[in-house]
Amino acid sequence: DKLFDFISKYVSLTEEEKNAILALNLFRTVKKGTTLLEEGQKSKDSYFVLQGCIRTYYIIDGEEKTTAFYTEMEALTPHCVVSNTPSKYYVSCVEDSILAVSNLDMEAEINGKFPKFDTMCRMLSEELLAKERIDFDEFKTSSPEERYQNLLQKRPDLIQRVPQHQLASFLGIKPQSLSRLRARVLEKSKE
Amino acid sequence: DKLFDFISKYVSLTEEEKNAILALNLFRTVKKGTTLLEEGQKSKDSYFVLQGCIRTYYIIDGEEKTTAFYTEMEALTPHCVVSNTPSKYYVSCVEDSILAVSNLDMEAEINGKFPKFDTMCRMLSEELLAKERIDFDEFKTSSPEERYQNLLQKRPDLIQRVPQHQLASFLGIKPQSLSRLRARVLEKSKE
DNA sequence: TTCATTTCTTAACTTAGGTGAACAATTTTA
DNA sequence: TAAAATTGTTCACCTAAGTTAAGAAATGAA
Repeated sequence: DKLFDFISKYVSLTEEEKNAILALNLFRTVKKGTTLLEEGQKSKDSYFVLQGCIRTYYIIDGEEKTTAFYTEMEALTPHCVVSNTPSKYYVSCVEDSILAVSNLDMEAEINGKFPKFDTMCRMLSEELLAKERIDFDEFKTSSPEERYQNLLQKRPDLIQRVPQHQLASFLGIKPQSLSRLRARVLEKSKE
Repeated sequence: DKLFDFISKYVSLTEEEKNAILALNLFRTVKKGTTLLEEGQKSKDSYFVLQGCIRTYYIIDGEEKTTAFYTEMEALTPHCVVSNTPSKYYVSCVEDSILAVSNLDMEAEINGKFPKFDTMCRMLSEELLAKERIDFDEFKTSSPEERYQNLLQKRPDLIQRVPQHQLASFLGIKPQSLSRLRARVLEKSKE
């Protein structure tokens, strides 16, 4: 199972531990467009994407601003779960998806029983934090066009599977600018 | 001591545990301008700022691009420590500083002896990750001027203690643009 | 104190993203 | 299938950041 493949990168589990996880009944299938978390809500749920794609977005001056996508083998623990404050953003499904949804209380229980999980979660979030900082750095040090070219290299799938206007705000620009930028890039590649 | 104040936000330590930490002899005073980590290096050191300020920067096309500052009570575990790959960026001291410098091997030893530290590090990095994502989102969804105004609100000290050209790349723009932007903002506030 | 270096500002010009609007294409819904 | 809503593109104009260059101010070293 994909979840265990992922976990095995960090710690090795005994059968007992695997069964404890399966007993939690984490798996959910969710339809495209489903809102998993709304602004203002205080949820305790974290998401691990087994298949499909979810995104985080804000509504600023009535406009949706998509800031992140999570696809296969990626995890999202919303800020509100960690800080126990109302969420600043929405989380919703970009595609029909299969998710492992874990609850903070569940996690606390499992972590209490199996200290190994604390270790795994520590390693995972340290790694994700370091990676997030690098991604942020790359964003800061490049232009919208460079960001787009980067995305073409690193996550070409995203450009296909996600609506352009969501991609635009993900790249920090407006949909019209992304259209223009794409036309410009295409023109250059013809030469 | 400041370090223990910080730790106590996450877990409570026994005297034994505190002594184990003190025995590690973590504290370093470092002069302004000191380079703590160079591009290409494979370090295992993490930094916790007790006093002063450190920054991460890249050299891209011969130009320094500062992407982050860490001040009092903030922690930096460089990417290379987590991934065991050569560092993509430099870390250096913006001011004379007092740091707690911990080594990955040390951490592993302490974490083995006191599982509580795993829990603490997990909580800390989960919190930092969630916060980093929010910061990144804010960056994406705002203009350079809005970012500057935001910084004025949230970290007014930084604007004072850090060179303008480092602040500029931190805000994702060129030093000249920051100068102009500041003049514009000042002009507006006069009206 | 002086010289050199680094840092900051200003200005003129270029470039590319933002804005508002119109329209086409696609998808959803009735 | 038709109507409505969403999504994507193009255009003209506006605005602000990038670029290049010059000079002033502050800092550091000899």
